[in-house]
Amino acid sequence: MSRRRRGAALEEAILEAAWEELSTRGYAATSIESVAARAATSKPVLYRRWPTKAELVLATIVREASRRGASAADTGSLRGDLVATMERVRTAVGTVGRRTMLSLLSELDDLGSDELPGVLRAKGVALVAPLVERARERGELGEGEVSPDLATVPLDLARHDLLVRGELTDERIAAFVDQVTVPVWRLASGA
Amino acid sequence: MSRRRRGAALEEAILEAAWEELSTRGYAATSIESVAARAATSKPVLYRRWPTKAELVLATIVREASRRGASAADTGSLRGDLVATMERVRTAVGTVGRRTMLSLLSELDDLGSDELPGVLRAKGVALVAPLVERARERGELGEGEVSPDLATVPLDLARHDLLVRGELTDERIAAFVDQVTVPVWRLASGA
DNA sequence: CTCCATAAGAAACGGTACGTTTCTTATACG
DNA sequence: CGTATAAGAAACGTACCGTTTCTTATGGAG
Repeated sequence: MSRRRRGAALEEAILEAAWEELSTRGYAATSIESVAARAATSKPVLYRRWPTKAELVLATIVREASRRGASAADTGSLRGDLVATMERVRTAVGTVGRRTMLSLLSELDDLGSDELPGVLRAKGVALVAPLVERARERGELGEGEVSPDLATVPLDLARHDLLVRGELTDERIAAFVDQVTVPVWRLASGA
Repeated sequence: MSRRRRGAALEEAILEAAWEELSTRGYAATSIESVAARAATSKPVLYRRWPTKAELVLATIVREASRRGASAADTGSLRGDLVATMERVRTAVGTVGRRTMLSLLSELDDLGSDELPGVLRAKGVALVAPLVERARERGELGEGEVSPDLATVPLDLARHDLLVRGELTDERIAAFVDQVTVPVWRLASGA
């Protein structure tokens, strides 16, 4: 009678259930027990895979992120690309939820894992690198290197607003693009 | 026999106990019950004052912050002032604890309070304003205004590193000061 | 097709902290 | 001295934790 799932299929179902819980009821209300219930399985099945709620949720959002597209479109100008990228970060954090991001950062830190910072950095560099390249080809930047520290400045500022302030306004995006990132990158690249 | 404290004296004792708990055992291990025990009082006494752990902890660190000095010393140069200020932020976050900051941000957000972002912004502006003023007097900046959005950029970058990355290295501070903040402020102020 | 190692799933455990209620009793103030 | 006010003690049910035990479905090996 009772179809009993195993392995990858079961794991998929659990992560799907976890995403449902997360996006409809939020991080705080998401518990190992509620996910197990929604996935129609039992707690030990989850504990055999993820030791804590934080790691389950991390796996869930990494999966969710990887099933969405990664790169930002070419808008034709460095300014446009930067604005679009920051808006994209805003949407991404909005989808995952500020509360979820903050909780994950703190709980994973407790567990001694710096996986999330690593993922964010990698995603950030991947997001911004093609954009710098395109700008260089257009002649909007010089030929010099833009160091990683400087390349991720716009994303760092976006994340700061979204996590600490709780919002990233269009005005702040404009200021960060026009008055910070573009001049800083031009200067650094020798334009 | 049993000296029974009331009002302000009792409240002081509770906040002191909460700070002890926080700084010695961390945010996660700090509970309403553990604070009550350390303060040698009972739970209802705490609940009558603060509805949640997050609000108790917020009150605790606001009190702690206000008993410490606020402004940064004049180092004689804009660069020096900026480096000193970012190091100060690093120390402050280190004292309170990354985990505590992150948890507070997320839990207070859940409660619909944006008091903490407000406090951080106010503290930030107060920290950075005299520094801009001194630089202008030295002639390191132009006469134009540096908007609040731009003024807090170095603090925002510092906070991002401390909260998201988990550390703020001297190298990052140097990059943020020399390659971001100083050029951006000079440009904005018309220097 | 059968057997069997593997893992799913159900149930129950003790534990911790939550937030609340009830009641007694100390204390400050009039 | 009397009384309103708030402290403090104890106990409550609830939620979820993380774990253990045991049964049973399943898929792969032979």
